[in-house]
Amino acid sequence: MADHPTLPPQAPKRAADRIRESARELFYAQGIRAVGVDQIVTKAGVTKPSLYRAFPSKDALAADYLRTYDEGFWQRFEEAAAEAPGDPRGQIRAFFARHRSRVNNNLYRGCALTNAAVEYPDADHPARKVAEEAKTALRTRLRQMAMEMGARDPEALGDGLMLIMEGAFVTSQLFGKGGPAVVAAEMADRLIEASLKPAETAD
Amino acid sequence: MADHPTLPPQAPKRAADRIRESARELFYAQGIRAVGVDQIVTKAGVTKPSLYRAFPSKDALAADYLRTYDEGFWQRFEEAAAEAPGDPRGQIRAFFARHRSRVNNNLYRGCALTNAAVEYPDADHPARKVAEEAKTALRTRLRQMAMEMGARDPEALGDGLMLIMEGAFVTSQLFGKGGPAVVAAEMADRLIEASLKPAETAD
DNA sequence: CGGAACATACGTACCGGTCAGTAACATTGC
DNA sequence: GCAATGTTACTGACCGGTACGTATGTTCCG
Repeated sequence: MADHPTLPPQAPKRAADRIRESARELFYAQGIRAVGVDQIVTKAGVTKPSLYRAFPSKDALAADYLRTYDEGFWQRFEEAAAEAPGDPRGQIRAFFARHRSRVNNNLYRGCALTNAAVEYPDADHPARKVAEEAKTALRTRLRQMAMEMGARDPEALGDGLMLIMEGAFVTSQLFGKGGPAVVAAEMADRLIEASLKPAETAD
Repeated sequence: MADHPTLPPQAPKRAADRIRESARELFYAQGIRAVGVDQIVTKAGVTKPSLYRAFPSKDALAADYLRTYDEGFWQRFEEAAAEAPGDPRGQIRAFFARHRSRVNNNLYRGCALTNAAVEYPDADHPARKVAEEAKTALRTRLRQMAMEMGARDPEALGDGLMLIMEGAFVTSQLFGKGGPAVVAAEMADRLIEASLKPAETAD
């Protein structure tokens, strides 16, 4: 009885967290523009002033949502990478394999960051800024992995993998389970194979 | 003097056409959801009832816009294909080369069909239906081209090319000129090379 | 020829609803 | 008491969509 939990197991959840969670689900499922703030607060079981006490604007909430999404993306990315430590080629395969499972679990609606960039073409929009930064980081990472693979032209291969990846995100949301992304892992691997330095070379 | 022009050279342009044109520019530049009907009619120099006499709803106008866009896409596609008659591999290269030029000419905002599918996840939306049909047709075409190339697994290669293509569309709108799509032609060609049947094979 | 009768094509003015965002105040729980 | 939250009501702008009036022919009849 002497326990006074600083973090009670039945977390009473702050309004801000409930809002974040509702916003995440709604934004991802329907898109940011399609979701109104009233919808968010209703789903969260809070009221509008609570939203605007925690976030300065809907745009800021959207940006926050995307930052959280980006963290989740990298978590999934690293989990896949952990399947093949020190083997970037295997890590790419693992990532696409996992992506394929995600698509099968329905509710998949592509990459929230890519989607946000489509919804907000204006470069000044907070949501777009988050998306652009995240995609630049991804590009850098893929190029770095291509380098570790021993590619002849690591930047080109990294970009090629990015094309396949973004293509997998967007086509999965267009076609659902049986879309072109089912071959993403195989195609990426084939592209990698064709882009490596020859094992040994004269001169 | 005896000419009575059924099509006067100074075409007085119907309201519907002016609306279509304005809608096309605005929808493409800003996205469909972001553009209001008032904005469209103002730019077109007409009034709202004119819009609703020519189109039953904004959604229908959006669907019309996408159908027109799709026609333009196939026109560009066939133009590229005409650069390498009977050589599907060269046609793919030509398409990506032309796409690269398009991106350089600024104002590029990706594929309107893909963007619409992102904006309207609901399968029942008229705009999304157009997008899905168009993308299914594209997939079929790419698989068919892969077959003509003599791919080991034409469906897989076709889908792989589709991943690269959609990746090129969406990353070009994210990164602009210097994005990953600059290597799309090269990567596609490399993937094709790695996917062909061996020239001759025993057993 | 003159002129109703009609269709076409367009504008003025407005609808109810929803958008993001806020002000002022009451309530709850530590 | 103090911080977080809820309650209620509101704003001005914008949303997609429409009822209704008007200008300009074109047609057909006398």
